[in-house]
Amino acid sequence: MQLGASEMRSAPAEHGDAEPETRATSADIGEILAAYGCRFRVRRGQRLPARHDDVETIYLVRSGLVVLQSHLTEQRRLILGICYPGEIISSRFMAALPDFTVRAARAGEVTRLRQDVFDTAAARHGWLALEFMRQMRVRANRVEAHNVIVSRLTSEERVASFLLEAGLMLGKHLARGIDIELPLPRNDMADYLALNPDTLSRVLSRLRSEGLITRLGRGRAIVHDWAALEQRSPICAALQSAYQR
Amino acid sequence: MQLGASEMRSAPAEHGDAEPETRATSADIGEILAAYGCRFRVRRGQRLPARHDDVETIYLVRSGLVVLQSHLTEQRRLILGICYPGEIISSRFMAALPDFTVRAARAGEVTRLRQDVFDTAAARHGWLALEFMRQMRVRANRVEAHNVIVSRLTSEERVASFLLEAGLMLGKHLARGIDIELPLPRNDMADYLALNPDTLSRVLSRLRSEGLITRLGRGRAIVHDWAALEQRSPICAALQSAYQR
DNA sequence: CGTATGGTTGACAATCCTCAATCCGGGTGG
DNA sequence: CCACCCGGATTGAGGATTGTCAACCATACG
Repeated sequence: MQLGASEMRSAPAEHGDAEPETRATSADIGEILAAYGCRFRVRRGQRLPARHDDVETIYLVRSGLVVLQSHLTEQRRLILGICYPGEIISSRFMAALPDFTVRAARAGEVTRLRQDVFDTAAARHGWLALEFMRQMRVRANRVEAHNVIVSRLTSEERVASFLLEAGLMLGKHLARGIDIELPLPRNDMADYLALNPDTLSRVLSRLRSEGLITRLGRGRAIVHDWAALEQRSPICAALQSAYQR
Repeated sequence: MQLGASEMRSAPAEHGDAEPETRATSADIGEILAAYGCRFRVRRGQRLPARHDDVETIYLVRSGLVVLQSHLTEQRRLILGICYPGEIISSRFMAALPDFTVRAARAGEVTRLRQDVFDTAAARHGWLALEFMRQMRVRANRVEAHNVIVSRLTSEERVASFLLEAGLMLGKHLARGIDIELPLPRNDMADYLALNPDTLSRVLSRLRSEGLITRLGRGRAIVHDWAALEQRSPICAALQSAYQR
């Protein structure tokens, strides 16, 4: 599905509205932004251009899961971040990396709007600007934590950190432990952690043989000993503050 | 020099001032912020607490050079970023990493102010908020580029990228090439690039033996072939857009 | 001129990556 | 319901890159 520029609506006409400046939760930010952009479904694997028609662009993830990726060379791909529902992606805050794209890791819905249209809206609704700032701050924290993960942690520490991240965002408490629907398939997970897929597999096997986790099929894991997992990540505290629902 | 909380002034009294909302350059942002915080000199190596008295804090680098660092363990230190004169550091945009501190890499001057005081000022002066946002955007771009450097580039590509960064920010054109006053000593450079100091030394020696660079004493390098250096960094474009004077 | 700090270089070790063979899980069709 | 098949996942052996340690050297500073 290729969406043309015409679908990038501009801001609604400014009929003398004095909308109350109430503090909105991220629950309704979607409703507001939907009025300024266009909302559409994405298939798993679908790519969304970071800058649509060469215009600074914002995506809001409504549902599903979206990743930011870049191809350095034919061999080297990397995943820079994972965006969960309710989160905003702004091309302005992205570096000019080679072949940078936004890709849906799971089917879902997104809202796309032009950054300049958003800016206009944010100038009128102060809380929108604040919410945008808050989200960029959270993302900055995550990118920084991720920086530490991929630069200085051992393979096992990286995997532990990833499981903590995923558990904090997606985990469900069960009697047996914390059930995590893994956000990424193996290859993506490896590119996210700057590890070889084989190495990742080995580490997961080791954690499994130590009884820390159990894997259920391809895309699920159960963490039996959350505290032990926390022990294995030197930046556990940073993850807890940067990843919370 | 330990500065007490009393030196963190609050905002100036609000005498009915209607300061013109002119677009200010980063040259005068220092003058404005100085009115809200306190300005002081820092020695080389001096540490500034990221959160002063447990209050969200902003630093403005007036001169010198400042780095953001974290000690993961006794053995593993890492440098997350380098801040050049005119730049703002906000603890809000920093992850809760173990032993995170702001450290002066070169003697200079900084202005410190409370984030809440800044926020009040920014609410009154729109351009201040915009300038803050712009700086956080630039930093986000740099952190993302740095992410790629330390996660996926080879040691030689990392060093080339670092020389590009430093050259773009600090380089002086000479007849023989581009003269760079290296912002960091060897150990810091290594921790910034997530390399072992010995490995870094080896790479620099190789670049020197290939005639790409010459080293002048400890802290200076001359890049003879800038184009060749660009060729060695897969993210040259991202660096050029994220690092410009 | 001597000391201290920081930089260089070599030999060796550890980690992680590469490649290839094998295995498993979840669809599909009989 | 079961056999089959395909893509993804696992695991082993070997190799490349980087880290570790130690000795030596250079530079800066008193």
